[in-house]
Amino acid sequence: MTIKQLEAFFWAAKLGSFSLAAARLCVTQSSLSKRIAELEADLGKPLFDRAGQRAVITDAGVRLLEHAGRMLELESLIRSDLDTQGTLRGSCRFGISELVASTWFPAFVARVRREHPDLVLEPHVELTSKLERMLERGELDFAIVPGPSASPNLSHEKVGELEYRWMASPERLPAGTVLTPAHFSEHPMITLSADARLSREVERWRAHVGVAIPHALVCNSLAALITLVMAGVGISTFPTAYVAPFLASGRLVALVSDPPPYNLNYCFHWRTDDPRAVVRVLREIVRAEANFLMPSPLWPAAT
Amino acid sequence: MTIKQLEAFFWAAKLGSFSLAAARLCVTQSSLSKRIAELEADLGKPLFDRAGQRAVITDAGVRLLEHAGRMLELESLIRSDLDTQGTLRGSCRFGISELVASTWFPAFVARVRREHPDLVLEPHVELTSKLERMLERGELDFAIVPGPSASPNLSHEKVGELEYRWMASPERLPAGTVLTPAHFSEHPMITLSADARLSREVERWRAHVGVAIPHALVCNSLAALITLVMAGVGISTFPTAYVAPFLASGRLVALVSDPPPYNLNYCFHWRTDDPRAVVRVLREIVRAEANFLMPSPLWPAAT
DNA sequence: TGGCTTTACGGTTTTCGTAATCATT
DNA sequence: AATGATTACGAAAACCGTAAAGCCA
Repeated sequence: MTIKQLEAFFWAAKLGSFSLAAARLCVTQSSLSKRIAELEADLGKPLFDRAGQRAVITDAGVRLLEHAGRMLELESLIRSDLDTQGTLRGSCRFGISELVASTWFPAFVARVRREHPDLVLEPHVELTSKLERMLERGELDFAIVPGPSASPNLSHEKVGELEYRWMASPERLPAGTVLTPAHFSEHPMITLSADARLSREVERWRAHVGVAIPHALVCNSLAALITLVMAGVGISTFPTAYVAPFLASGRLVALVSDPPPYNLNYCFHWRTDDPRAVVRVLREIVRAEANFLMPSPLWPAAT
Repeated sequence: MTIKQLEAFFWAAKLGSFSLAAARLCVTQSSLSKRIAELEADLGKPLFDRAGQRAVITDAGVRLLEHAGRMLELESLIRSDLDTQGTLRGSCRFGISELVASTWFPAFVARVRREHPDLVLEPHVELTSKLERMLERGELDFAIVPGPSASPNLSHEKVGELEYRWMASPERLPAGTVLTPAHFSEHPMITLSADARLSREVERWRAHVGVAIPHALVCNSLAALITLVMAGVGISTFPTAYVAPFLASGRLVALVSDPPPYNLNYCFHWRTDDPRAVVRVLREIVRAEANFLMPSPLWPAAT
């Protein structure tokens, strides 16, 4: 019995698939299959029932699962306890939204590199729904996206809240305009792709207010969205703090609506069944470091 | 990090010596040394300080030790939980006294073989003090000898008590003779080797009574001792239950002394720091199976 | 010198990935 | 067909034991 075997078994069981487990552990299916076969040979009991296409866990497997989890947790604990003063090693895959990527993310990376120089970060910038799917499939260790998520396998912890307001270019509407249903017919709305959390919130707001909003343009890049709005193509909702430089320079103006659009709660999402210390430690860093109330450091303050 | 590495480290730390740990794990010193070196390389911290002749554990090693113990315990738990319905595997080295070996030991072996067919038993029949030393050095997993032991590293649990009486052959002394100091000058005493627990008890009794007892003959075999006493060579102390057939057939007679010699408490001794399930499980079997109140099954009842 | 540990080296075993095969949907 | 898991096999790496060398009492 080796730790690698138990790890292979654990993730195969948790993810319900040998191939997903293999991907998560960065080995081939073949290798993972053999690790589990060897564990079964060692214990003398089958851990999976290979009757169907998907391997389904046996009773013995269920009994082992809990122990295996504690074993991995313990290994993780050993490393975080000893390993160069609690320094993390290995690699960590995680997902962030574009907004997160362009706000506090550099500070997060800097801090992680300082405190855990041997940890390789592998960020994925995608829309919320895709990141949730990847997390479900075990392809990510955690994700920071607007939440909460509905999945029963995922836990979440709020790390920040952003206030959204309708905005437009000053050529299109004067600052402080009180929006009426008529405005929405007149001014095309620009949103993120339909599977972004942001778009879902816009839709909820629309339904609540009862106006019909024609989707003039859909884009999967928040930066592109802001550019389009500043170019006068249409209206959209942005976090006020995020676009503060543009509001200050007058390239964007905030509009007034009743009710105001919505606030998004950014959450740290992780697999509830993930026993590794890296998830816990990075969650604490995110919690301490979370600061969404800043514009992108890429933007010149005076622009 | 592998379980084997942690196991090597654990026993090296507990036994305070690489060579003893290597012997216990049935590998060469070289191999054990490398396992620990690899673990140190993996964790990035030295676990032992090799300045002196003996490797002495570092602070990091002390921190790891507890975790490693829990890891081995967990591995053991997994095996006992899954492995063919709680069946033990591997091998188990233990020590017993000659008396134990010739009384309930066959029943113990039968039961272990029935309940744990894959467990290889390696009994060592030696005198108490040698078995205690072997247990100290980690060369045994447990020992069943008269106790308790004084070592702080060993735990013990009483599993049986035997009543000893002075005995002789009927040719030498009539049954029921009340022993006086004069008898001890007259009749040579035959005892086990000086490092047997039994001999120590005899010595304590002698000091208490205040008689001088010349050691006529020392032997390291209880069976030989009985033979010698029956042959009329001298007197000795035996458990009454053990030699019941000889008392019944009149080949031995019990003598009376004030105070009576002593009772020996047979105990199951094990290393307090041994986290393996095999020790716990076998202890329970011994507790259930312990029956010293029987003569050796090797002796014809009518002899 | 003698006990204890590490290093060097070879031979065996294990492990891994590619690719092919088998089975199920 | 497409997906998911196992088997075959060659290459690379790990592991173990023997033997030699260091190192402190």
